[in-house]
Amino acid sequence: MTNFKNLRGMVDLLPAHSQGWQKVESIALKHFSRAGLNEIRTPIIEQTELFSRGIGENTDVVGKEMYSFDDRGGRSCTLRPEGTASVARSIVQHGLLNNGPQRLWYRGPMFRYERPQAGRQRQFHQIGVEFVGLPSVMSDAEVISIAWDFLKDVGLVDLTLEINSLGSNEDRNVFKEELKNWLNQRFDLLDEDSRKRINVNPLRILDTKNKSTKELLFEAPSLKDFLSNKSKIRFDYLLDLLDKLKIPHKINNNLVRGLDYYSHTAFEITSEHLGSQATVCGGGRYDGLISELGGPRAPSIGWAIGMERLIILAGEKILQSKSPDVYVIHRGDKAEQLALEITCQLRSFNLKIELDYSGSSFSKQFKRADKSRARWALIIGEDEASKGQLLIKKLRHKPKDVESNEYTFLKEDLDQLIKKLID
RNA sequence: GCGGGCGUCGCCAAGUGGUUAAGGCAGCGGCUUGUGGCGCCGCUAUUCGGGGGUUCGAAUCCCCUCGCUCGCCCCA
Repeated sequence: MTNFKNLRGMVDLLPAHSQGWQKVESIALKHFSRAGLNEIRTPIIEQTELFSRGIGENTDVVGKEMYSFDDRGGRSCTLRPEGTASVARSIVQHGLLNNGPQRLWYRGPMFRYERPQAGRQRQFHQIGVEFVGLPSVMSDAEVISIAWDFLKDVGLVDLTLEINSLGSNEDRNVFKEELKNWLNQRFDLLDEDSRKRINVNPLRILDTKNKSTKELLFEAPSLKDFLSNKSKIRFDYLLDLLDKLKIPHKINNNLVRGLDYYSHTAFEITSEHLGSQATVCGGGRYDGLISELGGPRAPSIGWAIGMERLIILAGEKILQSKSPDVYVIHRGDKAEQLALEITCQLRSFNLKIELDYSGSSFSKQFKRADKSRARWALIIGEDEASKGQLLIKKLRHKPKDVESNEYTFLKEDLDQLIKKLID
């Protein structure tokens, strides 16, 4: 086999699916624009250190999933594994916060070197929102509601919003020490993975899928008992606001998420219809990231939605492409010129026109017209061409109306023809 | 990185050692030189992911390899 193939985990978006993506993206744009967000586009390659510093040296994403390489100048570069770090970098670099808080959205490909499986690819696409420089609890609620409303509008059902508070950095550090102690006392009861994590990233152990460790953890100290009063009040208020917005939510005290920069609010929107990769949207608050990258103190919150997973959930319906309004059938040299001319004219009226190129018999062309699911056929043969006439025929009509579904117009009376096509 | 399943035409798919590798969909052509949605007829894989081996003979057995897929870890 000498033919070329796409790299593992890299997926072509084929014509049969592209209109579905466009549909979803246009719904997203509608939601973003009415929420007053502006788009930001950043490069898909950054210097490696941006991600290792921003996302966290000990995270799985940085530790084993990055597409990194040295460029010809010997600089270590990385294909972005997520969007937030790049957006934060750009905001700091261009001093955008001097113009006040930033409400932004982005979309594009992300890269993670993992074994592909259902709902997971090496190149995948995220569409995301970042509210930067807004400490208010209201912004948490607003940001979540944008995601929720968007997903609902796309037609998704059976979604669950899981939410947790990680507290402030101080809360969490106290808790981490306490948890480490507790875990170390039960070291030989832990599974291998969790043992490795104790010192590196003890919080992630809370999220373990290992059964016996999970049972053990029922007795473990809980992060929520270490939240300061301030953090608790903040979280409770957020839950209140979500109630007011009628967004159902489930508190999940073990929801930690894999990126280091989160504090206070962490959330995921999941679906039971996705197989084992259940998260369609993940996000949270990152109050320290901007300053960590050299910017001002700018508490922020955002989320990212996985487009591929979203499309899976939206299902077949959204992938169906729009059928043409008119399928143009023609035969003969003179007819061909008129057909092209009329096709272009009709398109200027925003009608979707498909022009037959086969030059085969009328019978064949009609068959193709039918297959295209067009509402109308426009027929130009030798007769029409010489008389300057246009014949249209309504397709997909009940047989009893056969005699009444053809109409002839002079090519000068295009506006009458269009009127007929539209009604 | 670690487990399980699978690889026959663009898609679905029969075939499990014996001369020509079913069938369906899609495509192309015809029945029908100007009228579709139905029907009928014809055409479309020297070849079974690739390489090696066993055998008189392999898509069918063995070995290696590549790929896909599902799951674990983790995430969108």
